[in-house]
Amino acid sequence: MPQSPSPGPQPIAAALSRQGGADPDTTAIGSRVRALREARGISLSALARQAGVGKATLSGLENGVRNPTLETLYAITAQLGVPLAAVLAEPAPGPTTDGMPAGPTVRGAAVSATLLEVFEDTDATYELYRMRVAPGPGQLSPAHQAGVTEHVTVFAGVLRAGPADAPLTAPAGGHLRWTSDVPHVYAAVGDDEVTASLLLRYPRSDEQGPRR
Amino acid sequence: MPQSPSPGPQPIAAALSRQGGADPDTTAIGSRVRALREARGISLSALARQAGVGKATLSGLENGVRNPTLETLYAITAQLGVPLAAVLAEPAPGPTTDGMPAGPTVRGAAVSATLLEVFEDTDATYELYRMRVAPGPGQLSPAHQAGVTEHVTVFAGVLRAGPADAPLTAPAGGHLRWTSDVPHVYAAVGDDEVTASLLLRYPRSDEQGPRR
DNA sequence: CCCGTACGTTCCGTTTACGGAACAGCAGTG
DNA sequence: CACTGCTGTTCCGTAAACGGAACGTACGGG
Repeated sequence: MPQSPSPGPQPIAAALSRQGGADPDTTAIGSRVRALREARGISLSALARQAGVGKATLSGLENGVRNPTLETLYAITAQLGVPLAAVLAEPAPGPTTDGMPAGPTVRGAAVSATLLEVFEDTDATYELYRMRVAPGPGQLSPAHQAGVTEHVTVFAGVLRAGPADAPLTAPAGGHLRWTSDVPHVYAAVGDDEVTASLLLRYPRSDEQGPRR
Repeated sequence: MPQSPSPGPQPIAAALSRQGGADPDTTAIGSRVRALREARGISLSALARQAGVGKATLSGLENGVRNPTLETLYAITAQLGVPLAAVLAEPAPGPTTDGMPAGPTVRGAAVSATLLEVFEDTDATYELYRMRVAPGPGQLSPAHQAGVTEHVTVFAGVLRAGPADAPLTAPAGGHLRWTSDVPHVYAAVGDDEVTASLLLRYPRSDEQGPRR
């Protein structure tokens, strides 16, 4: 997952899914832009010129003292060659962990989720599944090896899934992501079956530091 | 044009997400916001109030006559419960559909395929999208760089997709895979919209030369 | 009928993000 | 030692995004 190079004390995901409070964390965005720029060895002036924005604008943006316009931010990310979402702190789901009465996840009960493997990468870096979760008590999955990330994209129904002690909820269209090194659960919320896509991502054997 | 040291070989992501010199297409963003809002049955006034923005702001945003501030856009998407990227997601790649019946420009543009990026790996080894393909003539996507593999898992409808000269067909539940180094197409078979999951798998960057 | 309430759009004064220019700091060169 | 060229920041007038209020419209009840 995209860890921000910024000193951001807490996951932006959390900040983003919170709505009461407030800011889209412009300072973190600025830091990300600056990191991207410096990673390419481009000067602020040069980037500003290439992107067609003022140096003042870019400077202010990188320092988080401005609340950039979408147009401005796009011009810069486009010039950097990254999608807009890359600097927005690709967030977790909008839907949150709270709410949702903690349903009694009966384990060992009738298997209510069907997993269909559709592809396994030759590198074994990821596996793609198509998942169906029937209404009912839900299902518990044991911990995987460290470093494994699960991505679920919900297509129909409402899915409650994630770490057993803090599951997340996503409606159709939502996306959930967690590291699966702890026991985790899947359950359909409501009476409708859930269909979803499940991507398991394994760490590469040679994976450690960021490469340059 | 004074090129910077890097001609733009970086993030492979951008290839698909969008290029061109165009703008971030505020009208499309507005349409997406409006669609999300109407899907929830919330009125413009109500959403504006809940999100703490002016009705004028939201109205202007939905109609694409304003260039929203990040803060504003965040307040709205947060209230809608979707990540920022959900409304920024650029609809399908470049060369647009052939004669898609533009329709009488009702609000909510007529797009034939909607691609929603749900996650991008920091390694840029894969990108996960949620895809919707509307019935109609379909859509052509240009070739990507060599070594890119596309996986599509169909959840609803019947999808015809693959290399432009030899597309494949998959019903709901099916899975398609091809290397996307040639132009390829997406089209819904029949009258029903197709929903699917799209996984783009990129070769590891060390397979294709220096990153700068 | 007429009022109340809701809708979305438009008007308008205020706030603020914008780019150009001017600024200070640093490195290499004649 | 200026001089040039670059870095990133700050100043400032202008353009535009902002929220609140007023507008026109549509529906339902008294």
